[in-house]
Amino acid sequence: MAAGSGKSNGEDSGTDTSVPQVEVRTLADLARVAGVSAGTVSRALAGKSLVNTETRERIQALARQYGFRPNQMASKLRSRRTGVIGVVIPLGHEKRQSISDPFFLTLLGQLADQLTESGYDLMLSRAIPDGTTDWLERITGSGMVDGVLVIGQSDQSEIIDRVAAHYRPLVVWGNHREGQVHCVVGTDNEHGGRLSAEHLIASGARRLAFLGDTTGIEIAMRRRGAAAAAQDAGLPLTHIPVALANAEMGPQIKAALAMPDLDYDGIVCASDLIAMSALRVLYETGRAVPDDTQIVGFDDLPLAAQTMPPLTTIRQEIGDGARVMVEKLKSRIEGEDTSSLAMAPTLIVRRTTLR
Amino acid sequence: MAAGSGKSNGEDSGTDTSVPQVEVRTLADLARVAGVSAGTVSRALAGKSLVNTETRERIQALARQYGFRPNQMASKLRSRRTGVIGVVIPLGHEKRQSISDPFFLTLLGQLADQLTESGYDLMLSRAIPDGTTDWLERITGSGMVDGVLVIGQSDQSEIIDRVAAHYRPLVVWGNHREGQVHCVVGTDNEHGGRLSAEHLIASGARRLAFLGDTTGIEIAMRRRGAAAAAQDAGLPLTHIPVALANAEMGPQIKAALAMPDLDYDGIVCASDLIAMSALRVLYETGRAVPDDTQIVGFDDLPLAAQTMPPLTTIRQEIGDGARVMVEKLKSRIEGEDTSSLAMAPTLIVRRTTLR
DNA sequence: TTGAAAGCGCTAACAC
DNA sequence: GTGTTAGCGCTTTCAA
Repeated sequence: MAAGSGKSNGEDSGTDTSVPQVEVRTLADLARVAGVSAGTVSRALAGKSLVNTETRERIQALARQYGFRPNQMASKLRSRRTGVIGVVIPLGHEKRQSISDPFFLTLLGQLADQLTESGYDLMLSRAIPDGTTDWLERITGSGMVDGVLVIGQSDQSEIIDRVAAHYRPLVVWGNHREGQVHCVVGTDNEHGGRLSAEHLIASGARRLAFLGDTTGIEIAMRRRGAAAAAQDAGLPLTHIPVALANAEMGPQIKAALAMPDLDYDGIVCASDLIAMSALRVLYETGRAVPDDTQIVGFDDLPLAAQTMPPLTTIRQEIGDGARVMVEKLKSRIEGEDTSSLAMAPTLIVRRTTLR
Repeated sequence: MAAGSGKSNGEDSGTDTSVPQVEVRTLADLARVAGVSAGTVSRALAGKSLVNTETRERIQALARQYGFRPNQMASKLRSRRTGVIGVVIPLGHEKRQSISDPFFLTLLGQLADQLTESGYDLMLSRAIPDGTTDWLERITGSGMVDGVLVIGQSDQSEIIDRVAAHYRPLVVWGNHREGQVHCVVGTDNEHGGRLSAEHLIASGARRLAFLGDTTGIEIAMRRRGAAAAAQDAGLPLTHIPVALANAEMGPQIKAALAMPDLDYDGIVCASDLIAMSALRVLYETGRAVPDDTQIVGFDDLPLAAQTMPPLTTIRQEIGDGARVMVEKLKSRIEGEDTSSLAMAPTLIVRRTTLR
């Protein structure tokens, strides 16, 4: 409430309820009004115990009355703790693109929840990697954040490693790799890709394709898993590198699949989004799913259950992921060390596969 | 790059390329190394013209070499300008819920792009309104941000108004209403609702329903527009208040629509998400869309074109919206006044309606 | 063109 | 318990 608003403050010790016109913008101002020192006000507002309960309450009431809020910049500067976590989404290989991948957006939402719950604010940065560590160090080195969360390694794994070597409070969503310095939380993408292809094969598919650009390591691993499964079965797997989440995706998928004599009967998709697009293209060209062509997605977005037919997909536990990332980050802020975590993906069988 | 890394810096004036082990964390540190004063370093790094070009370049090179970055908190405190915009999503009536509405998430992504482009950082807050202005004033009054963007008024219009009365740099996404103090950018929801119902009626629907909770004013206006159109045509419009974007949505829609003798032949949906869910329920119960029941969504998310059949919907120009919000906010930060804007929605006819 | 000095508003020792 | 003091690291007059 603004100074002068109707907040009558019943506890006030008998004085006029209207608030005088003094501007209270600083601790010192409030201290003057309260007849104490700035230090006491600071302690009272911070709820520190070393302050007389009565004065504390009086000061807090006064603060409310005048709509006073301590300046965070000053507070943070002095206490060398910002209470802010930086969240970065590297736009990596998909330049000029906006943050549009629904998986990342959902992860972002979950991270916002978790961070809020832990009392942190979230500073969001869109970063366009440029071959140097700069896009990340602009954030880690800014003095603005207590820690940094990176959403998606894309193809920046080495660069992130370089920063992680001297900046500890950093946790990344992505794919763990042997010898990687930075702490990664993510899905076991290779296993996910394998599950996907294995299920298609078990359902009778024999001519497999993988749909999705593999510049980012996460997707590359999904493909690798799928390829391994195909090889184990002595089957081919064609790679069709379509864009992951931008305007080109649709047309590219169309170009790849919209032929009446389509040769694939099993498609491993890099994401649910791609799968949905593929589903649509196949439908338009008169291919029946799953009878002519079977499809498996990746992510298990809420929408995956809503497609027609509902999508068989590989589930990533995104809520758990966010929780773990924030936990690990908090540990790292405390100076502890944390290990990476690859969470097991699960196959969710719906109706775009025969079984 | 960390101090001591391989950055050899060819321009260095003939000294050893290895960087000495002095810690350079502050302007003063760098000033000492450069043999100048802190003030000069500050000016040089800010690219101010009043500094000798040569010294400026020397200092900038040094800064790069030592991986020095000015502490933002200090800078912001001193310059009384944070370069940060707060973005708040009030979780309003859908308590205990996480940020999951894809429309808001997409808007958020667009805002991130626009703000980045304008040189601002974005501080994201999830807010749980509590009947007071507190959830908003915690942000506006924190001294952490130069301005605030609110995504979705929900049912908080009056409370936002109260804050806007004394906090100028505030722009809200939502529905404009007569006499509203705060600056709102959004779609003309009432008109959108009207378009939706009119199209259903023109396509032959006679027993209309509106699907969606109307606690938030945006949705309430959509319904009002639809109701007006129905009334003009002398037709009934039943309101079925289902959740907007959480786990309950699916079951609620199912409960509302999954009856073989369903009486509605035209459904105005509060969002594309609801429409997609409805589509699916109708399909499962054997109702043909659009032949038995016609559906119109709202938002025109990218996914709306991917459903089967593709969704007839009311398009909100979300990219334009974000652009306008940021523009207006910048104006308000400059002290100018800005008026609200209700953008005209457009009907996108696809295949969930008969024409 | 540069240096010196005075804060931005707050917190945390250290006294009393 | 509370006041006093000394900065956190930076920017910006004001002089030189």
